[in-house]
Amino acid sequence: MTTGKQGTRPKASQTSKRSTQAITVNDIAKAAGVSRATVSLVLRESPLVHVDTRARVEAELKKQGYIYNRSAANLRRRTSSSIALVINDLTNPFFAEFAAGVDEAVGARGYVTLLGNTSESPEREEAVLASLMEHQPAGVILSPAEHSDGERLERVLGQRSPVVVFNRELTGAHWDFLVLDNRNGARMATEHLLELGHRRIAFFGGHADSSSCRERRAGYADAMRAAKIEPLPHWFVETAPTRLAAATRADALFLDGNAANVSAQDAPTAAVCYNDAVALGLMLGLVRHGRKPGEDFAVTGFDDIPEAAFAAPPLTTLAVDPRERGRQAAELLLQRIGTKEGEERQTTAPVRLVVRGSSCKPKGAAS
Amino acid sequence: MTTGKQGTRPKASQTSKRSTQAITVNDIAKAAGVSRATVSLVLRESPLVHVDTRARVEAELKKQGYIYNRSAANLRRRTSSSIALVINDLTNPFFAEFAAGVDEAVGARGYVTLLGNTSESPEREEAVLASLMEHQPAGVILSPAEHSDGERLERVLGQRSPVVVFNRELTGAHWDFLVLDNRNGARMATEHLLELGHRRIAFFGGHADSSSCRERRAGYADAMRAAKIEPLPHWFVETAPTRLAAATRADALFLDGNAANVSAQDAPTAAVCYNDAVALGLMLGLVRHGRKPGEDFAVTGFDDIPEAAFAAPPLTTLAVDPRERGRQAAELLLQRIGTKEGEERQTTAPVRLVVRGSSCKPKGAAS
DNA sequence: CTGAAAGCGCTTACAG
DNA sequence: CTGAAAGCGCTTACAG
Repeated sequence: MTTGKQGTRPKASQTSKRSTQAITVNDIAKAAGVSRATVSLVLRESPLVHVDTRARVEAELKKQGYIYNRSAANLRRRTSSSIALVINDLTNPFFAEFAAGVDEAVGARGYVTLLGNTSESPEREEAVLASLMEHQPAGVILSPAEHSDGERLERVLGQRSPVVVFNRELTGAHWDFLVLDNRNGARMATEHLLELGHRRIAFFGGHADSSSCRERRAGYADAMRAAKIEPLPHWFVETAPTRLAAATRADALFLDGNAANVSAQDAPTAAVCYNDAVALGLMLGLVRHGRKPGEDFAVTGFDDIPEAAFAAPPLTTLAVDPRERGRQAAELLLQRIGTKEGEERQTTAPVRLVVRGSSCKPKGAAS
Repeated sequence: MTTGKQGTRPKASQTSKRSTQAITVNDIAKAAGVSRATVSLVLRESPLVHVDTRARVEAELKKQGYIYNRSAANLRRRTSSSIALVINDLTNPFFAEFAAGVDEAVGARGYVTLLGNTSESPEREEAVLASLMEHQPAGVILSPAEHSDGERLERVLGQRSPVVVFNRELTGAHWDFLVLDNRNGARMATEHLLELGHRRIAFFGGHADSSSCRERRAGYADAMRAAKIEPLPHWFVETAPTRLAAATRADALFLDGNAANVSAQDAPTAAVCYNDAVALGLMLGLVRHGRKPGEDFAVTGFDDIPEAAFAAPPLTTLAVDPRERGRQAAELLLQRIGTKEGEERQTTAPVRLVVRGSSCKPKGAAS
């Protein structure tokens, strides 16, 4: 075996030389006294090779610590054994759970996950996708950053790979879409508060221009309309979808357009919140304003993040099971990889109302 | 260009055919009227090619939507542009932040992250690593599952790849190791409580056989020894490192070996907790037992998870900046990939005490 | 400055 | 059942 001299200058490159010369099928073939073809057949568990030969080869594989070069095999076979997973915010437990679910499901089917985190930046998103595509993934699971441009992304991906988009609508692109049942979820939360006796229910938090916030507001509106209640303008409060933003905006629920306190009969007694982070923030804000969430003001969230159950009071919310969503996204993608072509599909994942202490009856309601 | 017929049966395999025929350097070369070599030089931004030729080739690349096949290039050049990241629990925000930091840093250097999540299972860990190694990563960052077997893992990895181990010691393996300064952190927390006037300080939570718990206990012991205080046996309480486990074990602090209540002068007035999850759980448990954390019992945590600042009372803890640790692990690995060989190194990352409301003075102490 | 040729590690008809 | 040969998409000395 000739070892090529290293004639290249160590120019600054983004890639690295592999450690030492790796063991190849050639080495195994020579040592076992067979051809490379035979070794390959053994590796791929073909029944064509004689049991003794197989044993000899396998012994040699073990002995030399052979590591299969799946990239080379993929190149030759024109296949891929990876999927690209691009996440807008891996730091958010919701998406981390989702990622774990994806990795679990694709791993079980023999694929490896190529990870990219975009930190909600559309620019990084494009760069990350372009970089991942060069590694020839069999498909892509994309949880888009806010304000992503679907058309540009479609150009980056070259519509060669199957793609499943998760969670946020991506206008301009024509890909499969897995989304939570935001509308029904918010409707259920609102109905729950109505059944407890609330009439003045606010919708608190989120950016109204995001697709998920729009859907949740629509579900809230569905329930209010069915109850023949016309929401007042100041019952809608927009915030960044974070705890901190929500905490500082709590007072907006009790102020009218002129920043004057609203009368007691106009002040909401409950709020359907955009998500759990916002709901937890609102509860903090309420406490600062002398109101007790779960006693004199009812709150619901969305997501059922781990903290929801441990909050004081525990948060009534909608469980979405992000890990299962990850598995589901993986299944949808693998299915699409298997069949190719066909219309793009939208899949709506169910959510489940979890009632806890934060959704109290209105003060003075009959029990 | 001849298109090979697809003569293969669609046998159930773990890999998938790529969508359609991809555009290759060959296609570009033909269309631009140059050789493949020239296209390759353009792609690699060689100064050797004439500016006009370059322009022609680049126009063609854009036009056909060429996607570089980095796997093929890596095969030919015997390089790698991926690193494997194996995480014991991606669902834990601490590790999710770490993963985001790794991805950010390796991405900035032109590498892609191959992700594997082991869910704390040593079996999955071996399987995941074996699978990732077949994709020829330039190196591995491993946050080991509990009870991992370093020697077995070393065999799986074939000591070809550089490895950086994070967070948990891996006995039997000879790899670089990045670890938090657990001992100093716990010492600082303990000293802080001592300065507030506490004398009877417990160490609460964690499995004493884990390396991080051992180190934290040692730091606690350092501070107590320096203060000439001999901890009582029931001041050590072991729990699983979760909130729930901690909440249910809170009473153990106030019971002696015979499960009888300890006398008031033996009961601890403060606890250094193994981590934040445990500290938050303990606070819940204390409330149930009629004690008010942050008023008549002081608590400290470890990690500074996002909830710590929002707890009631806010949790005094040690900030470890997991995202920065991720970047650091990536830098260590890339450095090792660059230099090869040499002794294994241990790097200890600093931690920072963050004082919040949960660490109160002991009841009745002079202010 | 450009092209022809060899080769990275694998797989796969095709002969024997 | 096994081996020789071609080729996946790239890169890289080596000639010209």
